Amino acid sequence: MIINIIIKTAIMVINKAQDIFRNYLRGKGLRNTRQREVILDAFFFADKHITVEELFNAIKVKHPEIGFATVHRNVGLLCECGLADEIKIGNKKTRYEPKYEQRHHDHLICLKCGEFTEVKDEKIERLQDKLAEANNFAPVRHKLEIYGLCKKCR
Amino acid sequence: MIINIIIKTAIMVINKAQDIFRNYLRGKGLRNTRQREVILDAFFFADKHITVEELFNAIKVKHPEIGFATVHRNVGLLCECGLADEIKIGNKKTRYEPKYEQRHHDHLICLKCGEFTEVKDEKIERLQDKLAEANNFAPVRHKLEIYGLCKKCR
DNA sequence: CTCTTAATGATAAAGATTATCATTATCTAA
DNA sequence: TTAGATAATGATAATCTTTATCATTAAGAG
Ligand SMILES: [Mn+2]
Ligand SMILES: [Mn+2]
Ligand SMILES: [Zn+2]
Ligand SMILES: [Zn+2]
Repeated sequence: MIINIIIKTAIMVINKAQDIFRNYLRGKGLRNTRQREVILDAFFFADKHITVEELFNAIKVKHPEIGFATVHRNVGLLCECGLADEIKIGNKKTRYEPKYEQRHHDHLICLKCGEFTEVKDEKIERLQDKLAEANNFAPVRHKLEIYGLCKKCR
Repeated sequence: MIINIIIKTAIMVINKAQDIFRNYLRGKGLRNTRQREVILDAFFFADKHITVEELFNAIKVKHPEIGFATVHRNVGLLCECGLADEIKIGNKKTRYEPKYEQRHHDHLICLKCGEFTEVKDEKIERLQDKLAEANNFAPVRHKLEIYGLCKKCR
C-alpha cells in the first residue's frame, strides 16, 4: 500500500538525518541526547517552514519536560550541520525547513496569505553563478524570494 | 569641473526626492517637518546600506535635538513612498538604501567582509517573472541575494 | 492668527534571540 | 562497570532591535 511506502520512506529519511546529526555532533565533540533525538524527529515530521515556537509546542504534547531554549539551540545546530534552512521574511519570526541531501529551492511568498510555494529554475541558478563570476565573486549560497499574490489570492 | 557637476546632480536628486516625499505626505494628509527634511537629506548624502542607528548618529552631529524614534519612523515612511529599500541580512540590523526613480538591483554579499556589490541581470529578472507566472503567481517584488566571497576576500 | 491634530522625542514596552548558571546526564577512559 | 570531566539542559535573565505610548510642540488649513 502506498501509505506504508510513504511512512517507510519518511522513517528512512529521519534515520539518515539522525546519522548525519550524530556524526556532526561527534565530529565537534558534542553529545547526543534524548532531547536532540526528539527534536530532530519532531522537526522532520512537522510541517515545513515552521517556527521554533511552533516546533516547541508540537514537542510539548509528548515531551513537556523539554525546554524552549533547548529546542531553539538545537534548531540552530540542525542548520549548522546542513539539515535545516533558515527563512527570514521581514520582521516575522524566523522559520525553518528540513533539508535532506542538499535539495535547494527558492520561494514564492504570498503577500496576502503568507503561503510559501517552493520553486526552482535551473536556468536562473546558472545565470546567478555567471553573474557572480562576472563580478569576481565566489558564490557559496543564495536566497531568491519572489513576493506577490498566490493563485488563491490574486 | 567634474566635482561641481557631481554636486549639482546630487542636489538635484535630493530636491527631486524631497518633492516626492512632500507629495507623498500631502497625499496622505501628513505634514512636512523640519526633521523630515533633515532626515531625507542626511539619508541621501550618507553611505548606501546604512542602519537607522548609523543615520541617527550622522544626523546627531548637526541636529542633536532630533530623536532616534523620529529617524526610525521616517526611514519607514521613506520606504513606504518608494525612496528607500530595506535590506535584512540574517540577524543583523536592518539596513536601508536610497532609491531613486525605482532603480532595482540585487546584491552580492561577502561572507567575510560584509561588502555589498550591486548587480542586475535582465535575463534573470525576466526568468523570475516567467517562473512566477508558471506557478499562477502574480509577482510584485523580489529579493535576490548571493552570498560568497568578494574579489578581495576570495 | 487660531485651531485642529499630526509629529516629535523621551521613554517604556514588546518581541525575538541569546546568555547565564545551577543542575543533570553523557561518554570517555581507566 | 564505574568515576570523572564536561557538555547539555531548562528556567530565567539579559540583550538587542523595533514599535508603542503620551505629554508636548508645531504644521498648516482656513
Ligand atoms: Mn521551502
Ligand atoms: Mn544596494
Ligand atoms: Zn495567498
Ligand atoms: Zn569581502
